[in-house]
Amino acid sequence: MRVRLEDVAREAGVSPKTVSRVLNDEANVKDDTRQRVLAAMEAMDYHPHPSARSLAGNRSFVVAMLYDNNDNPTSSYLAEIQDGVLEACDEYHYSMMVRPLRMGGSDFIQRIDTLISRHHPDGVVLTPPITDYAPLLKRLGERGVPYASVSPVKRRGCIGVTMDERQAARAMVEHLIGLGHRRIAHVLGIANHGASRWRLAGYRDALAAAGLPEDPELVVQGGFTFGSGVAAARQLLSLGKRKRPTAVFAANDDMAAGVMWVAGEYGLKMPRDLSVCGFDDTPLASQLWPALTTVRQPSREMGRLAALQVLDSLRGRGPGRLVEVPYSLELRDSTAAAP
Amino acid sequence: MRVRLEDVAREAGVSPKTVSRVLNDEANVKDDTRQRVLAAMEAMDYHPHPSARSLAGNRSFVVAMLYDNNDNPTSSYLAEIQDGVLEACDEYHYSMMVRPLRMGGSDFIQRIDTLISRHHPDGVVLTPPITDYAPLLKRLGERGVPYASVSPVKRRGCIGVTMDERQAARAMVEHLIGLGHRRIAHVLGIANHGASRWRLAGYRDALAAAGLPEDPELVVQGGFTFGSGVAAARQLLSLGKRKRPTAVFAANDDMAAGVMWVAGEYGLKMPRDLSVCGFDDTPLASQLWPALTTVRQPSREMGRLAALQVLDSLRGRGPGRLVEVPYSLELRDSTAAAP
DNA sequence: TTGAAAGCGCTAACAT
DNA sequence: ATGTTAGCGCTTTCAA
Repeated sequence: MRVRLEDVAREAGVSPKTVSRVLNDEANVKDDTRQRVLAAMEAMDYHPHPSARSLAGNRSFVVAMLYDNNDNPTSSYLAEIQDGVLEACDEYHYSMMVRPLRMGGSDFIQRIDTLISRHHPDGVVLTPPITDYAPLLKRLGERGVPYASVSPVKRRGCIGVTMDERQAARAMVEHLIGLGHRRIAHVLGIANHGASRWRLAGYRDALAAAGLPEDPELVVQGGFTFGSGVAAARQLLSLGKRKRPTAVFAANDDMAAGVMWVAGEYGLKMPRDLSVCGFDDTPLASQLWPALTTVRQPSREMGRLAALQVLDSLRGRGPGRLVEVPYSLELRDSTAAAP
Repeated sequence: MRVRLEDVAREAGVSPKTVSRVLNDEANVKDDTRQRVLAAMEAMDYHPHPSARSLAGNRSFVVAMLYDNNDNPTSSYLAEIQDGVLEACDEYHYSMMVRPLRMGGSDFIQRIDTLISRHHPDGVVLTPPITDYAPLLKRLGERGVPYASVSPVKRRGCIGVTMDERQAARAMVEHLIGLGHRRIAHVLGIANHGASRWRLAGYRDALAAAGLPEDPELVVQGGFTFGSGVAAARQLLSLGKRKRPTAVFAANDDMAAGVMWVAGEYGLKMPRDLSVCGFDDTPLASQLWPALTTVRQPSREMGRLAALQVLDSLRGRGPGRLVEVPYSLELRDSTAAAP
């Protein structure tokens, strides 16, 4: 038979309401009483019934993680964020719900409405690139659902987590410059993703700070996939020995792998003939040979922190903030002194 | 204000219980009445309160998807399965919960118990490689939670989805044999995963059927990662021109990519000098250059079908079955006639 | 085929 | 600091 709150109350010699208070970390419970109740819960292996709590308390104890499955980032990136969100939810005894959304789909708003009507999430976590999709934010606002974003582009009045990607990209490129590289190429990500813009901006910052000119031929379009890295690299390496870059900074690891692939085809040894670096530090980066120099983005932690922001705001622990996590440069074997 | 079942009942001119019957697809409702009720629901944009249903009906409307995050498969594989499970849950108006589990962890059982006590999933979907983890199956049985498996190893009395991986692997290798290859290598996956065993068995079947001897030097250990494919390929290609394979069948796409990588280092052009093929048809396969010949595994559909098996069994639509989905060979550009 | 009453396990509002 | 009462929105049981 199921142990109910009432049973715990009887065991601890208090009223049900007091047990409820303890359960919800409310004030106005003598510490002594609280301990007795907690002990009784423990002893009886009590687990509150989530539906009963939800029904009576008018909240769902659900956090929904929304992501784009149209042109989404690497699945390992989303998987890590998801893990982090889940971890935070577990800490707070919330459950997590995941929802793929097709940005720009005609049924977009309706799908959000269905999600809200059907599951009543207490809060939402938004992941790139839908962190700035206006119709979404608008609808969430209208329906009064608080949300936190992972790496939002517009940061004003926004809660969630960011990393200084621009600064990280700059540091990465400065590393290359420090190794003596002068012709440094950049492979762009998908056009209007925040990540693409920041990484390009950081690339430019570094060049400018070093007084190096930006050569438009060295900045080529990519699309965050391995295949797009391959295409970009062909473009770069076919420039001819003089104009060819000695280093390539790709906007993510998958594209960097594509670049390395093509370098091999051209008979270039890395890092001797060509330095390559990426961004994100996905599992692939450390598997490649030579191991890829990249920027580590703590995706899992970012997911966790974003979720904690909504959860804290739900529990009235302040309005929630926009926290910044540090990047780190993973200097591995794919970058070396310029030839 | 929220529209409740009672409101719908009033609107349709019936009792709440009748609306409840319609909601739950129960018998004993005149078709005419049913239509009236459905119309009222539609008109009022009624959404039943999941917690109220769950509390009163003593079921959670939750399906939990369990996966291993210790030595798990490629994240894109799990992500696809997850999408499929979610799709099935949506169809049945269930919600999906995801739970990473660390196979062999000391707190394994406790984590399952916590999941069950806290969320009361009505059903569970198991993904490789935890589909056959005995302590898990035992505990689920004890707690009376029905489950379905994706690609379980032991199939007796099991419900879920399978694909004939052995036959698929055999067909893949027969394709190579048909191209004139005689020295065909195989890169193994993680030792005791079902996938590794089936794919090896299929490889052997094909060799045996063609009367080709199995050369132990051509079967090398891998671990499903790109990096392990790289290591395996070095071992194979350093065998010397005579003993070296002319084709490599890797147990998954990531390892195949690693093999292709090393082939480039050895100055081998694919598919002219070396044919390479993989298994799974992950996004990477079609991005590689040359595009990878591989076995397509309909992971998303498999997730969906597995979830449907549990869901159907929950709704009393029979006991649930073990369904088999077809594989298909994706013949692309990485395989060609033997040199 | 339909309905009335009771109650699932918890919390809100209001006592004390 | 703690208790009492009345529901939350649905399904169950039983009756009609």
